This record gives sequence, structure tokens and C-alpha cells, in this order.
Amino acid sequence: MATLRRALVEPPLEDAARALQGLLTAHRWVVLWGRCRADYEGRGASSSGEGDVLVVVKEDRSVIVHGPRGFRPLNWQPSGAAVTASMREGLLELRAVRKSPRETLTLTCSRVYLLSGLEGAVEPEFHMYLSEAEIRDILASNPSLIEEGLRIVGVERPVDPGFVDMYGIDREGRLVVFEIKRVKAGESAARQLLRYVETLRSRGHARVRGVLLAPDFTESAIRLLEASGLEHARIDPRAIYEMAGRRRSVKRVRGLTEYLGKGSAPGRG
Amino acid sequence: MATLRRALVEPPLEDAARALQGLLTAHRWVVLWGRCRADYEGRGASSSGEGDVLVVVKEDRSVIVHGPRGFRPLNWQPSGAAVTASMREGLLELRAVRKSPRETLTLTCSRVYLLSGLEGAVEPEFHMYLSEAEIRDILASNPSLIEEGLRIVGVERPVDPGFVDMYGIDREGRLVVFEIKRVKAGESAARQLLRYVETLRSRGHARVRGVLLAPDFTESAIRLLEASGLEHARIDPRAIYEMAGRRRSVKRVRGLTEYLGKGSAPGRG
DNA sequence: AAGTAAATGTCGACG
DNA sequence: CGTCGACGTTTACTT
Repeated sequence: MATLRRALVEPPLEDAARALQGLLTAHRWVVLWGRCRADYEGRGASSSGEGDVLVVVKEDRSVIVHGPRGFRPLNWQPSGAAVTASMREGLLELRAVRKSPRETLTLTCSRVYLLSGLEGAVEPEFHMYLSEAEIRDILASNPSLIEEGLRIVGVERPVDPGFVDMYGIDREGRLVVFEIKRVKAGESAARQLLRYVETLRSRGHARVRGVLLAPDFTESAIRLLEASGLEHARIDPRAIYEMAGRRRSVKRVRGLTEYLGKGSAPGRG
Repeated sequence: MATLRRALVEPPLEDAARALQGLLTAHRWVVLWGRCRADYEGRGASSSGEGDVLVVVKEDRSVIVHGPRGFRPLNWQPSGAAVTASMREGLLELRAVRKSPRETLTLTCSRVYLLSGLEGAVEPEFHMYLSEAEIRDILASNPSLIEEGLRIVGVERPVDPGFVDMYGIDREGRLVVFEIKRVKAGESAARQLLRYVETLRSRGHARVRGVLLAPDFTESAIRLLEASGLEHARIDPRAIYEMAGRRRSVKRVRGLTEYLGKGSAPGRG
């Protein structure tokens, strides 16, 4: 079981700084609730006036700064940042620096409401269902869900440039390129498919078909497809979901989609 | 100054549930650190085994669930969710339900390390600089940053489908379509520009030029541009940034970019 | 409400 | 390390 390493309520800034330094050196998962200002410079640039923020520093040194409202963090730094704490002109300063791209996030706190760190946190095993990769695999194993007589001959194959989600040969022997979207497909999905089909046609596959597979389509996507001689076909999430039920679920190890049949590295850090 | 309304360390689950209910009814900003499992069902579906998570419920009822690693939350619910807490089979259950789309997030906690709420939090004033909109406006006001003799005749104009970032007439009287990216432009940006140019050409603008403006370009973007007779030009973020310094800053009111020219905020210091 | 594009997008995979 | 595409993307903006 994880243990709380500290829970300082309204500590003097010096105490907070010292505790924070200790927690950071020990690579703890840290939460700081305080009155701070934030400055960020990197790909973009931002600054904020003083306000109440919740700062989360995780074990992998990702930093997230939340305000009292809104889903998105006000500021952040992705994992791998160099995080340091210090006192500076009487204020607690927390800096998170990332290289490549070079980005700096600086928090300057005039007051700490709560500071706490957790040791030995257990990462929950996370299962995500019906990722695009899984949908693609299910369709590849059950091509009749798409059309009769279809044979899948390739999956996630590189074209220049990009990747075709799925290749097939239809009952008349024509090459079919599939682009799969797990949600409603917009114009950009259609553009992508068009691009692949054009590439293939320019390489002599005159009879290639292009099919956009999605549970739904925007009007402009359909217009673009029809104007370009491409097809679209609705896939039924329910049918896919039922197929998925018979497979093992997809496990999100560090990120999002790790799908079956491609044994990959556990690697962390 | 904001005040901590509670800071319960390792409370019994019943106490935590009671306190949590109170904090939620009072619409406080709440933090719960505990050993929980999470189940989500909605557009996607996910579940997790037990693990240590940090749950943040904000004043606007957005809910964010973070694990010990990674920038992205494991689960979340955007603002406006209906959040309730209760005891259920000896465990603390926190439910956040959103309608349209109907989505449910359920947290089931077997242990609470820390529970706390903050009252009277002050939202920091947030300023974001150099959004794409601002870059576009600066370029539109200073077309010589792009090329000599260029005259900008339109900005953010609808084409079917989509929007052209910027139109100009070059020194030879040709129509120029600009696509602007504030970061390195990839293939999809090139595809977007190509689409616009093709649309315009098909409408009789035979001599239209297409120019992708970005601080940098991926190799495949350049390939696609050159193969399609389109151009690309590097824009210097530094030069833009200096121009921006002379303008009033961009204020992020509720979301990300609210740019000038539309009755806006006082400048920053 | 639906569609479209931006984002400090982040994240993972692959060359 | 660059390039690429997915994402419960979220968010803002326009029709």
C-alpha cells in the first residue's frame, strides 16, 4: 500500500521548499496546492497572474498545473522534465525544464495551502476497449463484416507518405484500400484516403478502390469521397464490440494502444 | 485568500465519504488521493484495476483522474458533470455522469490517503501569446515578412470545404493562398493546402499559387508540396514574436485563443 | 447541433 | 531523434 510521505497544511514557505526538495529528489508523486503565478516559455509562451493552483509532479517528472475550473491544465510539462525547487526572494520557486524542445515552466508561490507526497504508488492496470487498432484487427479477421468475397492481404502498411490501415482484394480481384475511423469520419479522413489512392494509382494500380470505414460520416467527407470516386461504408460498432468481447481486452501499458499479435517491449523510462 | 476546508489524512472511508459529500454539495475544489478502481463507459469504454490515483473535482464539476505517471489523465469528465459520492458495499464510490454524450465515470475507492477541499479559490488571470491567429494577423499586417510586393486581401475565408488562412495578391497579380502553421508543418498541412488550391483551380483560378508558411517543415510535407507545384516559406518566430511584443497580448478567457481585433483584454505587464 | 481546424496538443511506433 | 497518425483527444468558432 502506498504511504503518504508528507501532508503539510499551510506550512511556512521555507518548510514547504525544504520538504518539496526532499520529495523531488526521492522522485515522489507530489501535490502542491497554493497561491502561485506561472510562467511558461517554449513553443508558445504564457504567463499568469497570482492565483490558486494545484500543482502535480508525478514520478516520471511530468508536471501539471490546474486552476480551480476547467478540464485543461493551465500549464504543464510532459514527462521527463528536470524539476527543481528553491526559495527565491522570499518565494517558493518550482522550475520544470524540458530540453528538445527547450521549454521552461516556472511556478512562483507566495503561499502553500497543502503539500504532500506519496511513496510506493501502484499504477492501476488500465484497459481500453475498442481502439482503432482493435477495430482494424477485428475487421481484418472478419472481412465479411465489410463485404462478401473480400480477402484482407495487409494491415498498417507504409505508403509514401503515411500508412494504409488495411489492404484487401475484392471478389473481382481489385485492390481495395481501407481507411478506418473509430468515430465519425470527417473531411480530413477522406483527404487521407484520397491521397493514398492517388499514390497507388500513380504507381500503376489503375483499378484500386478506396473505402472509408467509419460508424458515421460528415457531409463534406461524403462529398469529397464521391467527387473522387471513392467509397464509404458504415461499420457497426455493436457488431465490432461483440466480436471484441470474444477477444482478450487491450491493455494500455504505458500509453494507449497496444494491440494483440505484436508482442512488444514492456520498457519503462 | 483561499482556505483549506478539510485535510483528512488516512481517514476511515465513512468519514471520507461524508466529508466528500459536504465538499461536493458546497461546490468546493476537491482533491482525493486514494487507492481506487475506475470504470468509464461512453464514447469509448475503459476500466482499470485497483491503483493509486489522484482525483480532482473542480468547482465547475470537471473531474480528472491521474495515475502516478504520465501527463494525460487516466480518466476524466469535462465540466458540468453531475458528481456524487456515496458508500457502496463498504467502499467509497464517486460517480461523475455527463449527458450528451451520455458518459459515466465511476471511481471505487478502498482507501483514502488524503482528502481535501479548497474554498474561495482565485482563478489566475492567464495570458497566452503567439497563437496561430495572432501570427496570422501579424503576417497580414506585415506582408513584407513573407515576400516583397505582396498584398493581403483576405483572412480566414471559407472555401468549400474549410477555411483558407490568408489570401494575397503577389506582385505579378497572381492569387496566393497561404496556409499557416505555428509549429513545424507536416504532411497533413500540405494536404490541406493542396486541397484548397485544387478547389480554387477547379473554379477557374488557373494561376493561383499555394504557399505553406511555417517555422519548419517535415520532409514529406516538402515532397508533397513540390510534387504538387506548391511552395513553402519559412517564417521566423523571433521576428513575429518581436512584432507581437508591440501589440497587446492575447488573453485566454475560458479556453485557449481569443485574439485581438474583437474588443479584447487589457495588455499584460 | 454539426462540422472544421488548432493545440505548448500528448503519446506511441517506426525508420 | 525526426516523422507520422491516433485520441473517449479538448476547445473554439462557424453554419
